[in-house]
Amino acid sequence: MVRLSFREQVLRVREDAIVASVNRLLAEKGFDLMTVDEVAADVGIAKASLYKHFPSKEALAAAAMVRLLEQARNVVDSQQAETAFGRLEAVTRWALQLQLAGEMPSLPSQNSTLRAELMASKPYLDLLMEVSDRLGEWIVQAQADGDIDPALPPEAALYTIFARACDPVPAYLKAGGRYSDEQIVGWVLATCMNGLRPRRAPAA
Amino acid sequence: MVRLSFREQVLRVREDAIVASVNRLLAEKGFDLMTVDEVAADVGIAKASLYKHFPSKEALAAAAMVRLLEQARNVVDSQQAETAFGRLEAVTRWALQLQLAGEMPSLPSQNSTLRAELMASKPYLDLLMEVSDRLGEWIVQAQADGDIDPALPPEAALYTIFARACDPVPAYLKAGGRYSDEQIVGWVLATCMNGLRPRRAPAA
DNA sequence: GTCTATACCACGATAGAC
DNA sequence: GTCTATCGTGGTATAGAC
Repeated sequence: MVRLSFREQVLRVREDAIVASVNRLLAEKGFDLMTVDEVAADVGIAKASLYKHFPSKEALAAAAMVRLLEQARNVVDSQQAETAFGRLEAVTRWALQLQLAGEMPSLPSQNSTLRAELMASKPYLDLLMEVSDRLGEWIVQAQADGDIDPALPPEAALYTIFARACDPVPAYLKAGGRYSDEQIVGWVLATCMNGLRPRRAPAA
Repeated sequence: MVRLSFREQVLRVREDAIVASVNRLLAEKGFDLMTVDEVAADVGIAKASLYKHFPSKEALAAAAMVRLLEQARNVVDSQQAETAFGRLEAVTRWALQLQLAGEMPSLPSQNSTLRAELMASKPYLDLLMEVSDRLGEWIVQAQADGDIDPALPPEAALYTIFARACDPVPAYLKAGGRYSDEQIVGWVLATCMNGLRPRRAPAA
């Protein structure tokens, strides 16, 4: 029993290492340009061994997305800001920071075989639903609080926040090299919440 | 002389047809998933013939981007709104409508060979510069007018507007099927300009 | 489960006849 | 310049020994 558990733990650790590599490579090159050979080389095992753990390249990407959503759920669950708007802002900030750190895996939204695999993955869908539901509740609350435009359909606000995860603006600003990560996060967060327009003091 | 000109016109028309096909396929599948065989089939010529007109797949994509930037320059040049902010809004609206119409070519920002080819294309760079300069002037003017947050670096505002061209939010809202294109454009434009927050009346 | 070696195939690009 | 037919590369996935 102990040996079996130990073996399982070793397997688990190795698979974690694989998914971490996939996550990094997905952030760096994207799904299409990431090759399975690269992943195997990065982990330090043979490609055939990789296929013993994950049956396809798509499954690798799906595992990375599940890992990301688990992190997102943890971040969501640990929010303690008083207002719903404040919690939404904090989660968006986390996503932007993750992206600037080069740890946000990015998948092409056009690849249909990849989408099919994701939509067939129950863990992925469950987590996505869980995170979406939680954020959706906050959005409705923030609308009731007068912090989010009530004319906006909640799903539009939800997509707008999700989209910050693959926003190209932070990378472009970072490529310019003139600004710190904190400045970039601040500006992108501000344009997400306040738009391009100048911020006015809230009505009393 | 007349026959030569006629031949050239035929060539020109054919190349326009090729670029139009490329544009549509780039919008539909993206660069990586678009195959040269598809392009040839869509145009109705053999792949070898395609390569007589354009030396590589990257050159095809570059031609599509030049076509897009020419359209963008024309749209920019024809703006007549009184305020700079109004002109920026109109151009952004055009980009969103083009995207919803399935005519916005999308290139992966990670593919380095493609980026290299684009950065080596003088027509592309010249047009990009021209459009960027014009929008940049408007942004600075809008900041002076108090319509855009003066704390925002102009390039951050420029990227934010450019990024609407590849914003995934319109496509997601459209996929839901519950909203008209006009509604979607309105909401995305509103979140771009005003953010998620409710719009307040401008100070007098 | 790990490895080496390889099957298999999609795709970009070309050869060569007309 | 157009075609048919083909090459070469690089990629996913697998066979089979250990």
